[in-house]
Parts: sequence; structure tokens; C-alpha cells
Amino acid sequence: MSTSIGVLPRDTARPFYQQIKDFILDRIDSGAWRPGVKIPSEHTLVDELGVSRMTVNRALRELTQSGHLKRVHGVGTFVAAPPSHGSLIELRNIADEIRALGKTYSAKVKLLERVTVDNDIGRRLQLEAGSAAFHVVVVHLQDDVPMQLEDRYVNPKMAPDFIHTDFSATTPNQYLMTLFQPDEIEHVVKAVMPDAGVCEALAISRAEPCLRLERRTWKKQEVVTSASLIYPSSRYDLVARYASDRADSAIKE
Amino acid sequence: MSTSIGVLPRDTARPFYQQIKDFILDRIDSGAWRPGVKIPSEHTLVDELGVSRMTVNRALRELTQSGHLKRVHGVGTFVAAPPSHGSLIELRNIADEIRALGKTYSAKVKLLERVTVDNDIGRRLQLEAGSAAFHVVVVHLQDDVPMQLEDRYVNPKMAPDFIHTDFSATTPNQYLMTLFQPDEIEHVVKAVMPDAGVCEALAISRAEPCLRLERRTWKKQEVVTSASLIYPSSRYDLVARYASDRADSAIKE
DNA sequence: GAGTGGTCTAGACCACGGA
DNA sequence: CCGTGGTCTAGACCACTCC
Repeated sequence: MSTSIGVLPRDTARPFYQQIKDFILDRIDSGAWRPGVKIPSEHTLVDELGVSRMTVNRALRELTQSGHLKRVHGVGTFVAAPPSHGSLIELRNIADEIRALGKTYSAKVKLLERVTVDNDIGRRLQLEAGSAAFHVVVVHLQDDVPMQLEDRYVNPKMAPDFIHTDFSATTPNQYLMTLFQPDEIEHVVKAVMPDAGVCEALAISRAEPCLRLERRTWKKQEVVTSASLIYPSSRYDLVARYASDRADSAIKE
Repeated sequence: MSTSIGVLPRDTARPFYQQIKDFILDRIDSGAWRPGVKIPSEHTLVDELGVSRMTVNRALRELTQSGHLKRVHGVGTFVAAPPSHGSLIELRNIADEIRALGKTYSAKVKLLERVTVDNDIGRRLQLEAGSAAFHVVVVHLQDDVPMQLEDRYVNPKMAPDFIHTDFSATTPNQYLMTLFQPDEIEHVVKAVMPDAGVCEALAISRAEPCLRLERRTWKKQEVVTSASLIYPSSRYDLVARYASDRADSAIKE
């Protein structure tokens, strides 16, 4: 009956269910609870946090809905891995996507360097001009055919070991997504004609239009990375889907 | 204490909160509750439906989260208008978007006809070849500069009055979205070079790459419409954003 | 003040999965 | 069987808005 939240610092300003959600998200973000592990049951959390079961249930239910947890009736609650960001474009990892088609994925790292940011890159990363950043250029290939040219800048504060990573084994996106899930994602899509460098990297002609997807991600109000992903249009479409609750319930009816 | 749901047909198979959600969604879909109107209070629904307040609250809370309702503390619950589909691309109405920039929006209806569907259109609309469909072609202009070429087919069963509508006043998308909110949306984005007809309609050169967004929407498992939206890349970018719960809570902290 | 939504409690019954 | 999550109740207190 005590209105405390157990081990958590008591904070009457924010609702308990929100404090429980943050409590769990912190454990997931910090890596204390890895994807796949079973987290304490509702009953256990009720005892440990000193709140009612409905409150714990709401926190767990909302985290399940947002894709952070997975619940199995009669079994338990598990950390989901990794939250796919719903209907957002490019939810998918290009390497997995290519392998899912039964093709061979490979990557050519053209550049991996530490740079001093100019005004343009500084604006994109929300960093002062003159500060340091990492810069990587990778070509992603499907059965040795170039599918995507990735030109990415990374905030070194958010991923200090980025520059020591082998990006022929892991994609930069994959590396950053396993480090942490972003709070915010921005995508801007344009149709562009490739310049000479892009044509050479992607093995296409100057006449072939390309999609350019500019992607930026944020964590705690700071930009993690700003990437330019160029796709030859003849080889790749962007697909986005949205389904409401209604779409499911219509099936059940 | 009775386990009935008032006026609703008793249905123990599905949870009460889900039945309440559908009950409300049906009223919104049917037009009985128009956007902006105040819906009955939690207390009233508790009395009328014969369930507890927590159950009503869950239904209303989830519909608020999904964007169907808007709740104002101390005031009431209102039908939201219209649910913007979160992080999906092209959530926005092009006419509103242009007006929001302080520019003048206008539309040129190039074509509005009843057609017999061939195999290709039939596949896109999930209709038999040989059945009827509506076909509309509209150019959307900003300060008399073409911004988008819309080429759309519509399932006449879902919108029988479509062909009698004046699309210089309302956009086809707007018309369909106020008829009902789709359960499902699919977007496929490509970069394409314009053909002669597109160049003429959009007043661009053959050398300018364009974005082509293929959009299909579903209601109760049936295709409502299949549209091809072509944007000159020099004049328009597609933008999509995603923000987690976390992005907000970080601000509050 | 009355009416609203926001949250929370301390129980309860059920269906499911695994031992 | 027991522990799990899924749902539901009948109250409660509070903060907010409007009159």
C-alpha cells in the first residue's frame, strides 16, 4: 500500500507506469538485459517495486506495443530484439535483406577515416565546425553487383570505437543499431542523377537515376550519425507499409 | 457487475476493451461521430456499456495513442481529424502542404473517366480484368508551378461518387481520406526519368530525375485506390520522421 | 462548484504453457 | 500442478477546465 516504487528514487512528479518503463528501458539500453532474456514476471515486479499489478501491467503492455518487449502467455516476458521501427522506410538491414533473398552479400570499404568537420557536416551532425568526426564510405553488393553506396558521418562521442570496426563483416548501420536504438530518425528521399564517382562505385551509367536517402538518427537529443544512401533505381525500390489495428481485427472477424 | 456490454451484442470471445474500441471506430467510420465532435465521457460509457472505468479507459487510451481520438484533461474526448499515419511518408495532403508554405495551391484535372480494367490495373486494384474502375489524372501546382502529377485508379465499389466529384476543389486523396481511413497503406518509391507526357504535364526537361511514389490503400481487405504520384526532384523531397516515446521523455527530464 | 480525464489500488477469474 | 500473462472490477484520489 506504500506509494513508493521500491528501489527506484521516489518521484511523484511522473506516473509510476512511466518510471517503470524507463527503469526497464535503462536496463535494456545499458545492456544489463540483453535481447532474448526473460525479465522478472509481473508478480515479481509488483513485489519489488511496491506498486499494483495493473500499473506494472500497463508499463509492460506499452513496452510490448512499442516493440521493446515480447510477451508469451503462460511463459514470461522477454527483451525483444531489435525493435523494428514500424512503418518507417529502411527498417531493414541491407545485408540481411540481401541474404533473405538467397543472394550473397558483400561489402567494399572504400574509406574509413577521422575528419575535421566543416560547416556542412557540422550542421548535419549538430557539432561545431572544427571538431572531429568519423567518415566511412562503403559499397554494399548483392552477388557482386553494387546495390547501395553508403557515405556516412558519425559523432565520435556516441560511438568512439566506430573507427576500429571492420565494416566488411558488419554494416555501419548494424553496428550503430546494436550499440543503441535511436530515439529519433529522419529520412529525406530525393531522386538524383549520379556524379562520376557514384557511377564508378555503383557501376552504372550517368543516365541512370538514383534514389538518395538521407538518414539521420538521434539519441538523447544528440545526432548519432548522418548517412547518405544512394541506390540505383533499376536495382532497388524503397517500400513502406502501414497497417492499423483495424487491419488485423478485420482478419479475425 | 453484470458481464454484459450494454447495447453491444454480448461477445465473451473478444475482450471488452477491444469491443469498445471497435464500437467507437465503427461510429467514426460510419460518420456518426465526425472529426472534432465530443464523444461520451468515460463515466457515461461506463454506465451505458456496463463495464468498469478501467476498461473504458484502456479503450479510449489506446485509440488516443493510435491517433483516432484526442483527449483534453478536464474537458473531454474528441474524434481526431484525420489520423496522420505516424512515420509514414506522404502523411500530408499536398494542397495543405503548399498552403502551409504561404503559396497558392491549384489543380488541373487532365482526365476523369470510367474505364474497364486491364490485367495490370486489375492486379493493382485486386479486381477482375474487365470490371469497371475510375481513373483520374491531376496536376497539382504551387504558385502555378507543377509539383506533382497524380495518376490514380479507384475501386468504384468503395467510392461510387468519386467520378462526380470536382477535383479542382478537393484532391482525390483528400476526398478518399474523408470518406474513410484506410486500414492499410503501401508505398513504393522509385527514381525514374520522365517520359514525354510527364515532362509536358510537369513542365520539366527529359533530363530531370523524378520520384515516383506508388501508393495503395486498403479497407477491410479490399483495395480502395492505387495511385502513382510523380514529383520533379528539383522541387520536392519526401520526408519521414520517427520518434520513440523516449524522445519525448528525454525532453521532460 | 461540477465534470472531466490521469492514475492507482488490491483484489479477482481465466487461459495458457511447462513440469 | 504451478507460474505466467490477459483481462476485469469497484472503488479511490488528484489535476485540470469551465462556469
